[in-house]
Amino acid sequence: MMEGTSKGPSRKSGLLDSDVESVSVASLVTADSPRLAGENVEHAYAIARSNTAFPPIIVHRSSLRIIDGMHRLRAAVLQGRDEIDVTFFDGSEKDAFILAVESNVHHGLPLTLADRTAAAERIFKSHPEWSDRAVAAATGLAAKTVAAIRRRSATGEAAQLHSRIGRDGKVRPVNNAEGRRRAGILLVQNPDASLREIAKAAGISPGTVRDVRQRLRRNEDPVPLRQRKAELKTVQKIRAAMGGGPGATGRGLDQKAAMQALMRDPQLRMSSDGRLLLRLFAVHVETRQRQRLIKCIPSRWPRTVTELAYSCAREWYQFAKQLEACEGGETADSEQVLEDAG
DNA sequence: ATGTTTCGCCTGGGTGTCGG
DNA sequence: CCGACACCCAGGCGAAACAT
Repeated sequence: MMEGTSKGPSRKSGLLDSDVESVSVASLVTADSPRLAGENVEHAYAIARSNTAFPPIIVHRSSLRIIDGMHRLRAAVLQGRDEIDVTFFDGSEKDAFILAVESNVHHGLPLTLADRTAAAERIFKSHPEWSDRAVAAATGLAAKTVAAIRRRSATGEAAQLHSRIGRDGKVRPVNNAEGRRRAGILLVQNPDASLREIAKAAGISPGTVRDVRQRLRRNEDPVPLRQRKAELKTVQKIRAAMGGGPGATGRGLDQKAAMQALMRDPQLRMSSDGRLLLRLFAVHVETRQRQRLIKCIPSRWPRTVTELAYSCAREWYQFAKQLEACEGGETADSEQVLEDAG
């Protein structure tokens, strides 16, 4: 995903050649500007009229495309000059565009909000791994505005990335719940393993493993409440986007989503009774199988199967009532998550 | 080698201000 | 009125430094 691009959200290191060269104005390509409305002619005239020497423009070496300095180029033409001072940029087309945005944000005629928003959307496609703050720093938008644009335009690759690269070049997960659950299972299976061993196997940092271990010791969920809320919100957004398809049951519980959440809990997965509970629920969740099951029942058994089904239903009802009566901390906690996310 | 602490950064939520 | 923005805060992260 990152071929031909810089490793982190900064293009400052070693990409800009500091040597200034004089280049023929006619050889330069004027395309792919971050300005949606093109350059401002009045601004170019203003530069041309001011008799001060302007700094070199930045040009993408391989394509001779102007990255920064369209107005200065226009001013040079207005002044009747054939050549202009240029600093070449050696990098990918994608990075060249970002440099163009950064340059226009930080000096000269500022980009409009529409320009910057369009630039952010383009960066999401070319550099989906960048953090909101990194994109914000490049486009001159606020990080929260960038996050909002990302949510609006989240499609394909950008929506699937689970981690982002910050301005410090470090990779951080957007939601590390899966890594925490993996670590939780590994900690139960290998109680003597070091934090670093668990961290390596689970794909998270030792610091996070340490936090998971402390949570398990306190009998807490390895995933913090906030992350669980975020997961539930995501599930609900998907359900909303699907318009309430199979599995979405209106006001009722989304059985599949609830089942997936239960199956991710190491406490349930690591105990035999927990696994039994998951298996019992699992056979009920796939409602599309119901018609197939009805069809497979031999004609001599319908009455017996019906009675058996009612009997099981009564058992489950009693089970639910009994569970409801036990107002334990964990149960209340989970319900609070569901309520808050709703 | 391992566990712990520290640091700088991240996201997301809340609140108030400002300008189109 | 709404969107963008600037703050502030909480909770979380990876990486490095430090202590044992």
